[in-house]
Amino acid sequence: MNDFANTWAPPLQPTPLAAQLNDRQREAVLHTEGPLIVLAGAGSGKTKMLTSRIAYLIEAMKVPAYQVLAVTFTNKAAAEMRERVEKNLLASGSGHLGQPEIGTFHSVCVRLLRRELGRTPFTQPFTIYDDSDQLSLIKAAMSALQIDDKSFNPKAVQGAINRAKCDAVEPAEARAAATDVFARQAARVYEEYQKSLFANQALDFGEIICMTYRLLRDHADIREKYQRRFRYIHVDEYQDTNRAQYLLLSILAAKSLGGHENICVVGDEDQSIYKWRGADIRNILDFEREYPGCHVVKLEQNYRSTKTILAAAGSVIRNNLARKEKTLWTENEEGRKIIRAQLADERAEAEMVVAEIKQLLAGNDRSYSDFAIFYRTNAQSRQFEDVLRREKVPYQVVGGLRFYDRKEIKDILCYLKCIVNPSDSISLKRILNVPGRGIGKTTLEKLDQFYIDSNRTGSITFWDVLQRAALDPSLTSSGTAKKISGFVQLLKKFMADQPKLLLSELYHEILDEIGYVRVLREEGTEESSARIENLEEFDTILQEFEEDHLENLTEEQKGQKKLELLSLFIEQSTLSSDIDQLEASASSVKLMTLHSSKGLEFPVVFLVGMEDGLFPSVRNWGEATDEDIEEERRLCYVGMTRSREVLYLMGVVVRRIWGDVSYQEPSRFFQEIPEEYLEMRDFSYGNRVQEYRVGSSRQFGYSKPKADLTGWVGREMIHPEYGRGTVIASEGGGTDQKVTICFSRGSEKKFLLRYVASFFS
DNA sequence: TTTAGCTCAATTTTT
DNA sequence: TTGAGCTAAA
Repeated sequence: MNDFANTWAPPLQPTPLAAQLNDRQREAVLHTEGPLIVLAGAGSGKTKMLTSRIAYLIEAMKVPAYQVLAVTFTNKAAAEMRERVEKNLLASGSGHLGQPEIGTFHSVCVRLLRRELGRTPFTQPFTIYDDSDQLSLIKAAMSALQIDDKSFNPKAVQGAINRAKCDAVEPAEARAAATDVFARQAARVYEEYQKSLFANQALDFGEIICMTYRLLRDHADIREKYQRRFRYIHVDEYQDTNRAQYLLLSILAAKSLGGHENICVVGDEDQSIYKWRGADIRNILDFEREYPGCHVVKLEQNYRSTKTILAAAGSVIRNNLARKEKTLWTENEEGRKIIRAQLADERAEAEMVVAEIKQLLAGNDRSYSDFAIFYRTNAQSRQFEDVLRREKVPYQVVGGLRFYDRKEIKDILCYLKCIVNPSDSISLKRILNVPGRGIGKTTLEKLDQFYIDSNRTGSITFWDVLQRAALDPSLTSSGTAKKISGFVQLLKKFMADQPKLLLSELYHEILDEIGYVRVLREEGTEESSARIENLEEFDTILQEFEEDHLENLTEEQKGQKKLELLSLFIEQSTLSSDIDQLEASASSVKLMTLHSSKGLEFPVVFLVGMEDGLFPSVRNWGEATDEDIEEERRLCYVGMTRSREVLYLMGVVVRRIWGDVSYQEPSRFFQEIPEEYLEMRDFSYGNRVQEYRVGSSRQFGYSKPKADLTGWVGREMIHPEYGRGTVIASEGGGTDQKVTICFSRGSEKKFLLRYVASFFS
């Protein structure tokens, strides 16, 4: 069955490690020289393959560990890989040189940039701006350019800039390529934004990659250094790489640029779900063209799901045209059918999910952590949270507001950021009047105007402006100058004390001096006490961080490390996400978006809200392209293949969207699943929920919701007063949608759909 | 300068 | 429906 095995002999004896792999995985592990692409289907053991490969390189091939690079997209994936590689190496007991570099694209690049700081535009440790910091700076740039933010939406400009960065397009190129007014203005802002970004000694997420790329591209010595350093490159989730990341990898690996071409990329185009964020699916589809003669390995054996789940997911994804044909198979058992349910409304949907969870908990030896609920949008989580809370089922929501994005945490983080990097105008402006010290909008505007005006002549920071305003009452007023002076003195005190203090000590000094907790206590609301709790948790995080990093150092070393440590902490807080904190072991039901679910697996999965318009979700139905639908379909595939044993696909008839009642059509993806894999179920939990029995998955035709109202025509209902009837016409839309029903008793009546929706069978 | 009330917009979000 | 951000009044 393995036609490749006949022609190929491993260069070295397989290690015991390699012996635990299947033929294909082993093939990928042993192919260490030259370009390699591994098409790894869902659940095919690609992490196992990757970690074995890294261990094999270090152990059997005697490659110095530090020459191995592995990049992932999440900290969680990186941490898992690091852990498993370490375990492999530990098991073998061999001493090895240094550590393999395993991290996210961003963390690897940030480390490189910090190492080469002298070759960057930065003169001090840089700050990383998240999306909201970035938006603030874009607004500032627009105001400096006197571009009206009503005619040009700053968020749209931000989108344009970030798209350019994903494609490694620089401001000059963007300007040259601009064909319309918006693109031209966006390019202007982009240029101005870049200037102020560097003046702030700051980077945004996209720039981390782009700057690293430019650094390697423009400096032969640095390029050669890292080509030598990273001799074996591994890229996880390759289908999610964007153009800039692709170029970065090429520069390290491509022969034409002096590289070694020892690059192993692992991906699955069927799981590419970040096209909307710049991921370029061509990177994986074209890899073979970019690296002629590259070796291709397909991992098609799935170790995760039942035959039924795999077959159903496969029949969905087969409808995509932009993919390499591959067929997943498994030795796992047939398993039970996929349970499909159509509920009355989102409340009923949540009730049913929780009831099923309780039932399965009672019947089998399952625990809360076996269950996951996936939805398309975060807004859908509320109903589930309500019912789970009421039923006392422990749960954990992934996503939503990050811990570090909470107002109180961000405020304090901004103080820390300003201490490390006072050039950071965004953070300075944020904390200038937090907590309130009487420096309001008018003052800020004056300072800002002065900042913009004086910056035309030289490189003056906002911090310089503040210091000047503290001494010069003519800039504002004598009262205001005093207040600004107080703030400047305060920050200077923190800067002076920083080297003497532990992180947590510095944190307490800040809190005490600015009286943050006191202000919150005075509020005395539930919300403010939650904020105080978060601040306490932040304290714990700081202490733990410090313990982890200062463990083996002498007192003297500790002193030197403090500034470095503070920047490292700030960096980590910006580069970490919610999912990193997800504990698989925690005994709770997990709730998350389909996007967050990638890379995870659960014995029981509820995929909810499967309704056309919501999932697949398309912003403008008229403009829904096949590509958009294909990405949604991949999302569906990702969601289904997370499930090991039991999969529920659910949707509702009536959903309140933005306060409006909307009548939903079942997701078109249902039609793509053969009926033999599906089991229709009657659900009636509690008396408020009507039964929504669905006769057949094919009963609902494919239709365009809202715009096309024919979806209801032909449906049957039983009206409590008029009896059995069929829809013969429908008109209107949204809340006002009406249906004309012809009753078997002979009458014909018109109803508002929302009043009779529950009578349909 | 602060704040109460209004308008407007609104997917997904590894970093 | 919810929230963020802005204008008008205290």
